[in-house]
Amino acid sequence: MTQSTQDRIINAAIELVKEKGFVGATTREIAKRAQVNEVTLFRHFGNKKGIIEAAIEKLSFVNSLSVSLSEDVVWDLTKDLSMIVKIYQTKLEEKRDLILISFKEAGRFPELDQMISGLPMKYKEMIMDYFQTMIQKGKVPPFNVEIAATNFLFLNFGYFMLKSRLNPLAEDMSLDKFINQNVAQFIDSLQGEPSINSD
Amino acid sequence: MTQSTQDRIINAAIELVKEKGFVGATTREIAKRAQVNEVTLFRHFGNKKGIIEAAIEKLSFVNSLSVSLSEDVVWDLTKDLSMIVKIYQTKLEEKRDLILISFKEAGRFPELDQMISGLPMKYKEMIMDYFQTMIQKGKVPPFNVEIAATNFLFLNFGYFMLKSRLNPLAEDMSLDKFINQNVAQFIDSLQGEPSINSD
DNA sequence: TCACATTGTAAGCAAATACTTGCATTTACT
DNA sequence: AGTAAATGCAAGTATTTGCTTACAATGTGA
Repeated sequence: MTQSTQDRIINAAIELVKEKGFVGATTREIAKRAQVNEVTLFRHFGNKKGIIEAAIEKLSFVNSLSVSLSEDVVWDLTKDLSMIVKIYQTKLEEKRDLILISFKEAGRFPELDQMISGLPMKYKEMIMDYFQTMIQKGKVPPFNVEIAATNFLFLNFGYFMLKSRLNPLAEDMSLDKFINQNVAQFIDSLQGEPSINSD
Repeated sequence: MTQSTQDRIINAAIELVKEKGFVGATTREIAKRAQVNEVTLFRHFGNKKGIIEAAIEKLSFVNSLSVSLSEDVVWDLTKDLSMIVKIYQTKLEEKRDLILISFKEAGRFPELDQMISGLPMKYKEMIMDYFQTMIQKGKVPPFNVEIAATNFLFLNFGYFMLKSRLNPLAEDMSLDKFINQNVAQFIDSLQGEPSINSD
């Protein structure tokens, strides 16, 4: 199925802004990449900024990043955290372009900044809630849930960032490997069990 | 002591490129912020790109990021890792502007890209060496050093990135707190001991 | 077929930008 | 004092950029 004119423009704009920054991405080049005449951009979105703002609105409403905790949780540390990481990282991946743009253009799109900067906090709070409940259920020995949730957040965010920006390292940074190795080690540390095998 | 003309120009350029990107930072504004006539930029650095390239060369030679492992290591897990994190994060902080620029302007300054992208790998390898030796010395039970080093890297990098870019969260993200809480929890997980206290 | 919406074409404009040139002024050093 | 280097000043140029206007071509649904 063919993309609408608006969608082609939005996608081309996102690509170019990601590559060259907002100022570096010219309307002529956006139009060329979208295979559209330059005036069409302005007819649809008013001005250059309007294109990116439309992209932000579109991508932020399509899928919010709140992981549905109540459903799908089976109160098994490994199963649950693996699932949560998978969902979270997948959704981050979908939003990767916008996240990278928000890093590049910090301050230019306040709405985007707000949206992006809220993500880690929400994630941390959700994880804290989950840990708290697991402790109450007696599934894990008690621990400081805030510190653990912060570490879990750093782990996830560090993985995402290094994977997104430092491709040389990314050769063997698949999501599955991350979950089965790195997340697994973190999980072990919460259970007070001996660490992962040495081979 | 007063800065030299070159230094004022370089610092102003770094500030502005960090704020507005390379294309968005105009030579007029750089000159104004450096309290220097615009022509002086070109007389010293040839063209706009030359300013940033000079900044890269200057800041990358002043202090390389290789942590001196052989010295200062006392083969105590907590003391050593705390020291390493402190040194590493402090040096990252010194280079923060360049790191953020390399994120903003990925591809524009290959030399910078190369320098930045090499940091995590070096860090990981150094940590792996340290873990390996600690195991050989019998100071810690054996574990998979690669996974542990990767997690340690993610922890450090995630902390740095979230602290650098998401200020709202940064209120209570001091380096000391990070070391005493988050790094401490990681250390505990390697020693096979019960996790941190719940209060 | 007719009306209307969408897109293309051509031309251009006002502003900004990187960079240059020629010359005056200041600063530093002997 | 005098010389040379560093910096300022004024003016300008060629190009690019965001955006506009006027009009023709194409498609689409009644």
